[in-house]
Amino acid sequence: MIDNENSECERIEAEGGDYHKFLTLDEEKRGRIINASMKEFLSGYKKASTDNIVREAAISKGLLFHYFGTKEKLYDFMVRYAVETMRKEYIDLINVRQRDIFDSIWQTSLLKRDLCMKFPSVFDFLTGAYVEADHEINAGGALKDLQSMHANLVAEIFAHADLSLFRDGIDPKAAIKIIGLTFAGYANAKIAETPSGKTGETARENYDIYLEELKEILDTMRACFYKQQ
Amino acid sequence: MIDNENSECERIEAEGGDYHKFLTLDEEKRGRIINASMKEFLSGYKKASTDNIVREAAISKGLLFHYFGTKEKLYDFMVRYAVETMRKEYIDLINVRQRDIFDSIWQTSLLKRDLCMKFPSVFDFLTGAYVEADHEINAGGALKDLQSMHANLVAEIFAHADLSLFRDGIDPKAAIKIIGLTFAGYANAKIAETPSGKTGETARENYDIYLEELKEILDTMRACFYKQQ
Amino acid sequence: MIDNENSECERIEAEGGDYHKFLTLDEEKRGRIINASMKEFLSGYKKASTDNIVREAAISKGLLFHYFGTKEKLYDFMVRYAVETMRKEYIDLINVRQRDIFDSIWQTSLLKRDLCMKFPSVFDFLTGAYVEADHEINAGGALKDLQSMHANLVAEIFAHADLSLFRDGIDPKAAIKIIGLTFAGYANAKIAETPSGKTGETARENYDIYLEELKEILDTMRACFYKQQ
Amino acid sequence: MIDNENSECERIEAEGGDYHKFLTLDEEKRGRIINASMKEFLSGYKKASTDNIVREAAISKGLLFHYFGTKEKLYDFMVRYAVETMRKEYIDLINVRQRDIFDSIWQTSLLKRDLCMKFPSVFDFLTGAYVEADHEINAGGALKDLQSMHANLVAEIFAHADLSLFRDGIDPKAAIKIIGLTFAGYANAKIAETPSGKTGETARENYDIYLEELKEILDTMRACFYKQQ
DNA sequence: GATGAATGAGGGTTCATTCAT
DNA sequence: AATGAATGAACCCTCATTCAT
Repeated sequence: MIDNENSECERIEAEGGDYHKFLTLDEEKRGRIINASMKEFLSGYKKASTDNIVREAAISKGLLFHYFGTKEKLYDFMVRYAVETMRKEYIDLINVRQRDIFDSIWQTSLLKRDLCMKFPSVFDFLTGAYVEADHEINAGGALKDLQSMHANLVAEIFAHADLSLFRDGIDPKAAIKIIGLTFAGYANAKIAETPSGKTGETARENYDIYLEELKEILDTMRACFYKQQ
Repeated sequence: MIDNENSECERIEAEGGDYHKFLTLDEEKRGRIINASMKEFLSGYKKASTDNIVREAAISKGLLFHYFGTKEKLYDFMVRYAVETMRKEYIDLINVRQRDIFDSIWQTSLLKRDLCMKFPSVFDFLTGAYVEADHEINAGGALKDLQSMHANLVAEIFAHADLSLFRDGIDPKAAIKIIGLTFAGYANAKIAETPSGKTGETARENYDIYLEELKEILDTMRACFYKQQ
Repeated sequence: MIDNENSECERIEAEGGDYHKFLTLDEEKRGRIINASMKEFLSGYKKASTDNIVREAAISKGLLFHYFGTKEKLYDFMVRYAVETMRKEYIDLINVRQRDIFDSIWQTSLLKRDLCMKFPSVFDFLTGAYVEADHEINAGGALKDLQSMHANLVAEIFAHADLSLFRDGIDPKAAIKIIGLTFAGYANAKIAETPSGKTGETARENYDIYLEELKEILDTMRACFYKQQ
Repeated sequence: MIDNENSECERIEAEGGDYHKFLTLDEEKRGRIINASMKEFLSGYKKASTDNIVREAAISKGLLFHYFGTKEKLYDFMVRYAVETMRKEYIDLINVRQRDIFDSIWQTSLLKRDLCMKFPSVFDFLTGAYVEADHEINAGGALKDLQSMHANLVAEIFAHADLSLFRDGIDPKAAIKIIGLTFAGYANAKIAETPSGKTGETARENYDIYLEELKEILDTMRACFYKQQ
């Protein structure tokens, strides 16, 4: 992991934008700018004000544009950065080789909780980016990359699933589809009802309540779809 | 149903805003303003321009503000109007007294298709309103009302469901929860992948493909959750 | 001359820009905006500040852009306006049917003096527009129109000239070319040495000194090129 | 001519600016900065960007301001430098002791062609400096110096002219004035119609066409003003 | 000397909102 | 009721200039 940071730069730069100046900045200031930008963009691309960002990050207006050129490129960078964080801190950590897909779901949920605790704004920001109404803004392929990474992940988990666990008389492929939809629905419901921005202990508690609820659902589904032992 | 129109006014006015002037407008002009506003707000609250709205509706700038006071109240009205349309054209038409919840789901899907065909922008607009990043804008409780109407609807459907149809060894309440999540997830997935704005025959065909897919899922679930006949 | 004003609108609008809103403005405010703009653009397109223009014209920033859309279109309008003024107040007034081209030159010089006295900024502004370094700005063909109007004028004057006045042994066509160049050079020299912005009596005096000098040159040239009577 | 370079420094420094640091720079880098600046200032003082200059010259932003202090002083230096080049490469080379002023004009035209071929940007830059709309910028007296050098030159040429060549009945002083104006007008017309920036063979050809045209005019004028041989 | 990150006033432009008519 | 000219604060962005290294 020596070149951890460098490899991140490469990935973020890969597809076009030139964020070199910014990426070689000292970490503290870079962090301030990233946090300020993510926070401001939570309210939508159009409504976000670069004035607010520079005020929050305590830098001059000119500097922000020295690094990013335009508001749009700043947003583009933030999306790439968030996607890259998701990959390193979530996607890459998942063990896809488990026989019980409910175990897989449980594990990913724990990792997702850890991610949200560690980088709360990253997750909220990406959620916002997905629904960003200003479609011209989503140009950069980073979001699509994340979606396909996620799709691959799901496919791999399902590929490693032990289908013999499923109850006789149930088509495992159909069942898996349903299971996928169920947890997608669950995640959406949770995102919709969660007031973002909670941090610290409160967030942790919220999350653990959610995980308890999830555990029950998983158990129920095991009962529905799996053979009785 | 003589007072159809008046009752609508009452509901829309109920919670605060004073849209009396607008609601007593002649229907043709009112329709022009509503359509223009919905269309423009599809691109997001902030990005929507009152200039575009008045141009599309062929009214003067002053008149729009004469009716609604501020852009925010205009948006608020549009949300209420769309919610009210959903209620009248969708929620109220659902027959909750069916024994098989998969039949209920099927029926609601057909009604939803009809709604989308009849008022395409209403549905797209509401979808946008849900994810509107500008949380200060969602103040009006209309969206919450719609959510609770929807929750009540689901509760009623489930209350009328014949639990004896469920397979032994499955907790029907847990199963119902899962079923709800599954179709929520399915709906979300479809919304995400549907390019809005399609109208006419194409839209109809898209919808029918979707319904066919849904039918398969329903059948699979019946196999999973219900007793073999 | 009843439709004097309307025909002006048509000409200025003809080639593209939509300046209708501005042209139907009451004359007093329109004049303020035109004067302020011309004055500010004297220092060059790039250096001119719309802030200064609106301050000088005593209107709001928004109103200027309500009328003209962009700074570039404002400049374009001013060029058209100045060209149109030149046409109406100078080109159209010249009597091209004179036998002695030195009389023609004298007459045009008198008319030019009157123009400069009446619209001092118009002339200075156009001079600046000719040399405007920012070539992308000169897009509108108005300046070219003026040049070709001027060229036509010169051609007509020369066409009506009585060539039999020229001394034997001089090619009248070559002589006419030289005469044209001489007065072009003279005009340029005068423009270069004149501090613009002078108004009132001083300007008048400057002009009359210039005319006296011109008269001498004309007499000399008559002696050079014409037969002795 | 050993102190060629030093004397140049003195002249450029004479009237105020302190360009010592820059003038003692190694020639290669100095050349890069001069060329980059001239090129950029061709588009006008205001539009020229110091960013472009340092990029083209491959030096840092700080260094440019280390040498020149402000953009305005940089421009001032460039004017002085261009004027000095004109003097050394044009004014000083002219032989004023010729009897036929048309020969003098011909000779200066040849020299001017050589200058333009050798330092194309110097000539274009000075032309631009003359018409620079931003009058505050022309403060430095260098341009005036050039003008007076030119005036002296013309005076000397005319002083050496053999007035007995002129036709009887023509006042030679008046004729000379006219001749001066004619070629001033001709030069201006040519500058206006020449698209600058042409280099190499094309420029050479353009020039030679121009010289041919000039020769004809000279012959005509000889016929007009001189005695028949 | 040499660098380029950093500054911030100023630039052109937008747009919800007001108001005289 | 109906108009649309008028407003001005806020927006994104530029760029000559400074300064710590």
